[in-house]
Amino acid sequence: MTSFQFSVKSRLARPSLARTGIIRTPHGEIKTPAFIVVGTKASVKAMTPEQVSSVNAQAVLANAYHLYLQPGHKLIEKAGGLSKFMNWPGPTFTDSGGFQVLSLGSGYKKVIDMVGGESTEITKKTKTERKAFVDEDGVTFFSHLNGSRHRFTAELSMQIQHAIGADIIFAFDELTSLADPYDYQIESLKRTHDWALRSIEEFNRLRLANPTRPYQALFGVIQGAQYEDLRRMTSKFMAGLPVEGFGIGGAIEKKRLGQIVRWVTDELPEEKPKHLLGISEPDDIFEAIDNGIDTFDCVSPTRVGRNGSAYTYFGRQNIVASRFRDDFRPLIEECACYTCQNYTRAYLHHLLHAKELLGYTLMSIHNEYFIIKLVDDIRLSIENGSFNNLRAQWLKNYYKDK
RNA sequence: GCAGGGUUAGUGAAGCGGUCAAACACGGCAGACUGUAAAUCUGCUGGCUUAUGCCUUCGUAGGUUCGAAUCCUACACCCUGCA
Repeated sequence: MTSFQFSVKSRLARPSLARTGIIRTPHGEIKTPAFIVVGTKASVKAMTPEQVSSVNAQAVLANAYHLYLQPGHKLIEKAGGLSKFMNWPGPTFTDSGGFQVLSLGSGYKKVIDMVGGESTEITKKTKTERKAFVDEDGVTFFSHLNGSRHRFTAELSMQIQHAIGADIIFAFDELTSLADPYDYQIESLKRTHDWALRSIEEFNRLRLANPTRPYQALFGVIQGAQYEDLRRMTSKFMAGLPVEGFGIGGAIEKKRLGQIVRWVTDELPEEKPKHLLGISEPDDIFEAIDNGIDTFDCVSPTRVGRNGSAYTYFGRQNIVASRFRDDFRPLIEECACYTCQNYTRAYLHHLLHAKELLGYTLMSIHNEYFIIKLVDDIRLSIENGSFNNLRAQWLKNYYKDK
């Protein structure tokens, strides 16, 4: 009965493409712009679903590759789908495994700067031995868990994501790195197009074969790295496909994030939702929303939190640093999150040094709350016309006094 | 009391005549982290106006040697066995 629907509620005057809206899914609504929390393995790391909810998260994004390996998509299907399995009643997304084509492939054991700093790749000192190999038809993965060999194709990614049963799923794509040459980007893009067509076909087949399943929406994925012609070309191509929304992915130069997003949103149909994959730095969020992005997801709040950094209005603060040892203030005085309401920097510093599990939880709660609150504030600001003010006020402080 | 083993940088622990300011681990300090191989990774970790340099270190005090954390002697403390 409930299917997928996206409606735009309000928008800013051009040239801004910022807008608010609502995505309706079988598991509930998402007010956009929205930050989607990442729960790769059907768990937002260190957080219970109640905590995820308390942080005002509207939806969770999991990963087809990880869940296929463990515990297996069939098991999740048997459990009644992702939402039920993980006890998250709200909307869910799954990524196709496309990211792992890079992270386990050419990017394996490398520090890949996904948003293009000065150096795009720094090879780690450990020996590199990739675990993913791309060809025209698909990707061969060697499990990071036990080395076993697996073959991903667009069809299998769809079967996995269909079984997992998230509300929004992504076509299988290849993520390239900024360091890949132009010729390779073209070659890869052809592959991603082919895989998108095959994803649609397989997805339609599965949908017809299982008419009683809750409705799932398929999003096409836009790649093209830092090249305007490629991003526009692939966007035009994807715009013509029968998909219900778009994921914008790939290595994106931070300096030109807004511009790159704009090339894409220029070419895509306005009435469909656009998800920017893997972005959550405050300045990037402003840029992206201004250029027409409706949803984001990112591992950063939880990962960075577990590793000791807290988001603040003055950038990320490394709470494990010795200067916080006897700092008895909350992470942010005015922050309404559970962590800031109840715990001090000194306590968090201690928990992180002692590797106490509670530390990871409290840091994750704060960081998720912080980023979600930012996007919520932006949503309000679009509705009441104060977007530019909010942005200016925010960015004035963020990279200062770090 | 006798016999044997031990004492190395914040901790644990390698080293057993020169290539030793001394492996490694932990800890400490700093940094990184953007569709999670990530409770991870990187760098530094005796001192010095940071250097293919100098100085002070390997229980304490002497000694052997061109040269000692490494060999010898004495002492101190610790452990094990026998009395």
